[in-house]
Amino acid sequence: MREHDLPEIRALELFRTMSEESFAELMHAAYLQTFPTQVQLISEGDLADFLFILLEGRVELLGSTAGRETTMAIIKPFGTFILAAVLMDAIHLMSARTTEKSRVLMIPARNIRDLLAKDGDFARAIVVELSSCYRAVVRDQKNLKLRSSVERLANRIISLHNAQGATGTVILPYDKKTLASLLNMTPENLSRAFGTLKAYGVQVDNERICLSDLTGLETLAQPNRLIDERV
Amino acid sequence: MREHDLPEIRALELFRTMSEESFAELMHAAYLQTFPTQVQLISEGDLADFLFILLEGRVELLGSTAGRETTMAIIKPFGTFILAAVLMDAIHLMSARTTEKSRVLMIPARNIRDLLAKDGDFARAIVVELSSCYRAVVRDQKNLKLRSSVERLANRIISLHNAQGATGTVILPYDKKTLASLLNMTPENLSRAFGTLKAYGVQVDNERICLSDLTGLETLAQPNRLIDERV
DNA sequence: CCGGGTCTTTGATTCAGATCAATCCTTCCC
DNA sequence: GGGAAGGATTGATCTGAATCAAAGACCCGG
Repeated sequence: MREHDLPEIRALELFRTMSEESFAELMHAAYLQTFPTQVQLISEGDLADFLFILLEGRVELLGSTAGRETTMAIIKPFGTFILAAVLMDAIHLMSARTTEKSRVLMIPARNIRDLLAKDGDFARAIVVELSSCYRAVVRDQKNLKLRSSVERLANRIISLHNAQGATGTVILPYDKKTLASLLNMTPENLSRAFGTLKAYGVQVDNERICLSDLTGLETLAQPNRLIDERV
Repeated sequence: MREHDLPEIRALELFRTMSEESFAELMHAAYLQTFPTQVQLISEGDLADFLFILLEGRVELLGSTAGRETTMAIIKPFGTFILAAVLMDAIHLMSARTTEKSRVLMIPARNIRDLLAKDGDFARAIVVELSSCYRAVVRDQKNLKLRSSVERLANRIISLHNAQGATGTVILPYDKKTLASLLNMTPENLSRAFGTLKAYGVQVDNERICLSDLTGLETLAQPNRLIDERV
């Protein structure tokens, strides 16, 4: 553990409310690791040995079956991942892989569960974290079941636009292949969906997107706070 | 509260570990209600006022946007629903509607949150409940993103078959319209999917399904414990 | 600077699933 | 019993998206 990161970790929702001692204990047990890009951190089906907290970089969560694979989510700093599996002492439902050089804090599952058992405040913090993870997946599911792929793309652009300060320009935070998989479409189809959105003032230049008709885009997308509102 | 139901409620994962007093307090605040079929219990967008526990009957959770609607889940006794919204003091992401005459225990959200704040064991019980809800949605999402509609149907039949004792016969626990929406397909397409499965020994007679070639069906479905294993 | 790899785009074609339409069937209510 | 209403099935057609194929664009290592 580098001392340097401690304040940021301590400030996380999950750790903010716990006692100094408990926090020190967890950090003492934790490993700080730096991984190159494209490293498989977790394989679905394995037991959850560590809780992961991403300090720097980017991590992709993947699901697969029968030889197919899909991107389930992208984790940014300072997100935690696979908390539920750790708590349940269960098997990972998703794999995780770095998509950039990443710095990751790994806390042994054992320590998390021990602390959960004895620290009520920690349990409450976990409740909050889990609730928002749950609600995020529910939103995602609604997005998937209720919208066409062009609508999903349009709404994703609007969300990113808002998250980036609504300046009229959006920078895609991941490559198009990954975006396609997140939105459950093929890269080819994503390309065509961008083509469709040209008519709604969406100009694409590599990872830079310019929006010149936000109203039109929103009319098409019909953003819904029960789906798109970032938490 | 009818005394009669208390033991069953007390036995629920969520309440098993809490103190007698806390439990008594919750039950004292709770309302027991019987609703006819097709009653809207919750509307998405509303604030979460109550935690719901289904004692008898069946409840459908629905998501909607832009005039479209989809079935997100079916709750059976003794399931809880919309726990996450209650805990976060947030807005419902899903609506709920009875699909049969149902008996429902309603606990004021206020009481749940108060108890969460003071009872560490309750917090831990909630952690377990939330974790499994979360993992259930993740499984669902993988199912949706990684499989075709025929595969989803085939796997659903296999799951139900296992859950019902693997006797070679499955009884559909909901009507086909609902099943279609759960599996994210139209009723017409569900009908055709059943047609496709005839070649794999699936005989449909109203809600009764007979399986005569389980091996063949499984070869098609490729069931995966990380998606289909019921918790 | 070259060559190979990956990512992206574009075009042609196919396919899964939706939609539209008609019929049949059950249920249920007068 | 009869008829209305909703559910399920079946057929014809349409469409959104996947697949197949090929060509550019970009990056990276030698």
